[in-house]
Amino acid sequence: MTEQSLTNGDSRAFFHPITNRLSAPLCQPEPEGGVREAQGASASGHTMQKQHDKASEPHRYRTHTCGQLRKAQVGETVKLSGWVHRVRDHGGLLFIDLRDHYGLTQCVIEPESPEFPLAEQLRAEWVVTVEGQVVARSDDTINPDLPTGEIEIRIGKLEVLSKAAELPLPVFGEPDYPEETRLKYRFLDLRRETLHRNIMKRSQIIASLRQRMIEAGFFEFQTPILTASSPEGARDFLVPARLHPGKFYALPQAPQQFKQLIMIAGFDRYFQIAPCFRDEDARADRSPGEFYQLDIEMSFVTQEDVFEAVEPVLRGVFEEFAEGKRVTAKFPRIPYREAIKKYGTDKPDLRNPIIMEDVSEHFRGSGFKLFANLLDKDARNQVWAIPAPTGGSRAFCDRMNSWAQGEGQPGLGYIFFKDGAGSGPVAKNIGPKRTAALRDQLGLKDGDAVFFAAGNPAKFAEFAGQARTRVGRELNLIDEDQFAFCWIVDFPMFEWDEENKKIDFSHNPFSMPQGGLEALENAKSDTELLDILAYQYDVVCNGVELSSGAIRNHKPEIMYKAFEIAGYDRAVLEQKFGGMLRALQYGAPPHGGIAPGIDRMVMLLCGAQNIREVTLFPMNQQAEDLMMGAPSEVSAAQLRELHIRLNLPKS
RNA sequence: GGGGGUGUAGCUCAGUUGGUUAGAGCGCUGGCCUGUCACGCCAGAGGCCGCGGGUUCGAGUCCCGUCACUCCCGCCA
Repeated sequence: MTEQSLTNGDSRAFFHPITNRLSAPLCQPEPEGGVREAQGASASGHTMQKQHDKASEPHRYRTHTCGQLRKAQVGETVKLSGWVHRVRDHGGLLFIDLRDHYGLTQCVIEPESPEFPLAEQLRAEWVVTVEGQVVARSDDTINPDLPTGEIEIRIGKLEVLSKAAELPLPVFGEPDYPEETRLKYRFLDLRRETLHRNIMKRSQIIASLRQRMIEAGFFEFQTPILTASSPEGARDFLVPARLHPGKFYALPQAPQQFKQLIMIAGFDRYFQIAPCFRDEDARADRSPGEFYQLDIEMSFVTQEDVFEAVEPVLRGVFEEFAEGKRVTAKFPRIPYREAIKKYGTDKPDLRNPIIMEDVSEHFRGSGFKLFANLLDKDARNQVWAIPAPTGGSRAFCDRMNSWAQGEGQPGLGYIFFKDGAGSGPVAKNIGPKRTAALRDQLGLKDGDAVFFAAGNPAKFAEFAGQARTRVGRELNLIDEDQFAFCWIVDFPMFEWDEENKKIDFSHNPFSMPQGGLEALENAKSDTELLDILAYQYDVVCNGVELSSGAIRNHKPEIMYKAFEIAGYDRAVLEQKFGGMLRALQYGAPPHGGIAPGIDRMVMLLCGAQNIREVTLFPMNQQAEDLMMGAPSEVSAAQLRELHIRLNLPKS
C-alpha cells in the first residue's frame, strides 16, 4: 500500500486547475490493474462491486464510488451517491459534478428527461443518488484532469437524499474563509479537498506508525484517562470526583508514569497512540489542551537501543509520506552543548547549512575595541561568527542589522567580502590581516558576508540562532526538499533557575544522570552539578522538536538524591511520586523511551503551518470548540452533585 | 497576564487631505443559454463601516476606550 498511496496522495502533480480537486482522488482504485485499492476504499469498494455483479438487486445507494468509473465500464448502468459539487446549467443541458470521498464524476441530463425539473433545482452540497448509463465522452470533451474524465453518467433517475441550506462556507473552489467560520462549520471545511486530504494522510500516518511499531515487537496498551494530578510540568485539566467530594482526577499530561509502570510490570516493549492533556495556552503548532504522542517505552535498553528502535520507524514513516523529499539516512547525534555552539538552539534546522564558529581569537586585542574590551572584561565572553554565503552586499548586511535592532539588540556587526578584501566598519577596525584570517577560518569568499554576536554565549546564543535562521532563509540557503533529522543528546541533568536562584531539573526528574549516583554525590559545587549530563535526548526534524526522551532513573536512591539537589525533600518526593517510588523498590528493570509528537509529524508531512490544518475537530486559540460549543455551562444540579460552588471573577 | 496584526455586503478586498446616495469581484436569488468542467450573458437582493465614547458644521476615514479573531512572549516536567 505504501508506495501506491503515496502516488495517490500526491496532490500537486495532479492538481486539477479548474475544480481544485485531485485528479487522482483520495484512495481510489486504479483503473487498469485494479489491485491498487488503498485503505478505506477497499472494503466498501469490494462490497459494492460484488453487489453489482449479482446484478439483479443493485445497492440502495451506489454500485460504484465517484472516483471509480473508467472507459471499461462504458455501457453499464450504475448508481452513484454523493454531494453536488458543482452545477453547470446550460439551459438545454445540465452538468452535475458529483463528489464523494473517492473522487468526482460528471453527470449530465437533458431537458427531455423526466428528472430534468428536479435536476434544475439542485444546489451545491445537496446529497443525491444518480442512476444512469456510463457513456464515453467524445474526444473533444474528455477532461484529462479528472481520473473519471473519459466518461460521464447520463442521468436516468435522480433522487435527493438530503438538501443543503445556503452554505456559510463553500466547498467548491476552497475560497479563503475566516478561521472562525471554518471552525464553526468544520464538517463543511472537512469536505474541502485540502483538509480532507490532510486528515486522510494523518490517518494513514498513524496506521503506518502502528504497523511499524507492532512489526518492531512493541505492544499497544491503553492507559487511564482519569488519573491523579501530577505536581511537575504543565497545568492539569481537573475532573471533579463525584464519589469523593473535594477531590479531583486529572487528565494525563502524558502517560509518563504509566509507561514506566508497564515496564516495571514486565511487559518489555510498550507503545500507544496516546492522547495527552495540558492546560496551557495555544500556539500555531500547539493545540490548546490536547494532542497525541507516539508514546514508547522499552526495558533493558541503553540510549543507543532506543535510537536503533525508534529511528527506523521515524525514517520509514517519513520516507513513506515524504512525497519524494529526501529523509536523513542516519540521524546524526549532536551533543546539546555542540548544538548550542553551532546552531544557537537545541532544535537546529539542519536544512540550513550555516554553522556558527567561535572567532574570539581574531578579536582579542584587536582594533575593534567594542569586542576586544568585551573579551578582556570576562573570560566567559566570546565572539561568534554567523557565516552568510552569498550575503555579501551592504544592503543585505544593513537589513540584517536593522532586523537585529528591531529585536532589541544593539546591532549586528558584519564584514562582507568583495574584490578580495573585507568591507564594513568591523573590517576597517581589525585590519586586513585579521579580516583575511577570519575569512580563511570560515571558508568564505568574495560575495559572502559574516555576522558577529558577542558577549556571554549563555545570553546571546538564542539570538545568534535566530540570526542564523534568518540569514539562511533570506539568502535561500535552506534546502526545502528534505526532512533533516538529528538526535540531540547529552542534555544537562540540571539547570540554574534564575527566578528562584536555585538548581532545578532541566527536563524530566525521572531521567538517569550520566555517571549515576556517584556523579550526583561527587559534584562539589553548583558548577559541577550543572555539568552533570543526563541520558536525555530529543529528536529534531527541520528545526521542529518532535520529541523528548530519556533513559529513566530506575533506582530510588538516585531519585532521592536528584530531588534533594533540586531542593525537594524526601517527604515531598514520597507524597508526589509515592506510587512510582514504591514500584521502583520491588525490582524495576532499567528502561527508557521517547514520545514523538504525532501532530507535529503530520504537520511536517502535510507541509501545514498550523495544527488546525491536520486536526479533525480543533479548538480555537481560546480553547473553545466553536462547533460543539465547548466549554459550556452546566446545570445547578450537576454542580450540586459534584459538591462544587462557582466562585466567578467579578468582571 | 503582556505585545503585534486584522476588523467595511455571506466571503475576499477597494474606499483620496475628513465632504453628496459606501464600491468591485466571488457567492446568493431570478431570467436566458445543448458540451461545460473556475461555463457564459442579463437583472436583482444584500451594509449599525466590530461596539461605545470623543473631536468636528460634517467621521468608514482623526483621537480614546472596548470586544472578537489571529500570531508571538510568558507557559508547555
